[in-house]
Amino acid sequence: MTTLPPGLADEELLRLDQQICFSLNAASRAFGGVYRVLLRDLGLTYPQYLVMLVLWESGDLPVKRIGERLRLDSGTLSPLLKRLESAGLVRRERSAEDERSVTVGLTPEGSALRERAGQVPRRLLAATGLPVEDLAALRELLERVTGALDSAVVEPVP
Amino acid sequence: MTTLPPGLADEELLRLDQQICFSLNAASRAFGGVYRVLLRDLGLTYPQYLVMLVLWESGDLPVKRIGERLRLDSGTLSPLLKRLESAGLVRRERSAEDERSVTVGLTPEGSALRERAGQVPRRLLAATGLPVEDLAALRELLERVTGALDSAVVEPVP
DNA sequence: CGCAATTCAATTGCGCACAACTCAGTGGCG
DNA sequence: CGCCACTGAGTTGTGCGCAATTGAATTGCG
Repeated sequence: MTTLPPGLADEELLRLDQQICFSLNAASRAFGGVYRVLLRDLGLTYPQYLVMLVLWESGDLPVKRIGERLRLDSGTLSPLLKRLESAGLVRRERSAEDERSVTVGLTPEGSALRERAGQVPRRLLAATGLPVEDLAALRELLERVTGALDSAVVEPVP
Repeated sequence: MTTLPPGLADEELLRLDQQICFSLNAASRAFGGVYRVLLRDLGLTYPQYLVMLVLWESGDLPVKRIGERLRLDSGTLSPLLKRLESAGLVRRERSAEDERSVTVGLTPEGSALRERAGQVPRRLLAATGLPVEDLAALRELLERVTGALDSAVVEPVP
């Protein structure tokens, strides 16, 4: 249980809350917009790109593992993977050992796309306009806040 | 135009990109999850809460102004405002001076909801588990990166 | 004045996020 | 062995975000 910092007026707290949620929302969508442009000619959306990153790094994976890495459930992944499959980038096969599990793997086209996608990170980092140290600090703050939010026990406002 | 920092291997840049986009995505959804719980009993989603915040602060506003504040277009706001209207929280009326414009205002129920929503910021800040200075730093980084991303000229990867 | 360009809201279509549910396959336990 | 709880993927329904388009109202310019 986290205690609140004393000495700040309610008004200031309210403002900070609004600023945090506004700015996080805005940043998230600004990133999305840049990724959308970067990925346009690759035929990938941003979430699809995240899935491809995981597959490029780790090879064949069951849907379950992909979901764990990206914090996505089957309700999001199932249709997304079907789109990647019909785009010819990905294979999906029932596992032989466990027929409940579906293994996702790259097609040759999916693997080949990695070359072109190699340009993406460099361009994205350049577009942020921040030095690498600041980006590292940002990442560190985001991870801390995410961990805290995930473990926080939150009650609905009555 | 921002130059890339020298002395970092491509591999490290790639990793940082992945870490940044992973962690921003995760943070955004972690916030969303906490807000979802906090707002459940108020009958508001997180974007609806943002709209209500704007109205609570500024009173009646045309759709256009709300969109400017929240960086949302009519494609998002129109259905959202209709849901707030059918929930009885908001009025929508064509402006008399300019018949193209629709002015959005609070109903008595919408205004009354502000009382209960007053608990939200406090609880959210507590759930982040970060001291206020860190949150301010986070906000500052997010705003800088958003500004840079918005003004960046980005070309699709060929 | 009259026509063209612009503005504002709404609508349509697509993809993602999440909750709730279904259904088949698996594994444990009596 | 047979039953039952659990697991993994998929489906459905709701809401958001964005691009593209529509249609009405307004503005500007010749």
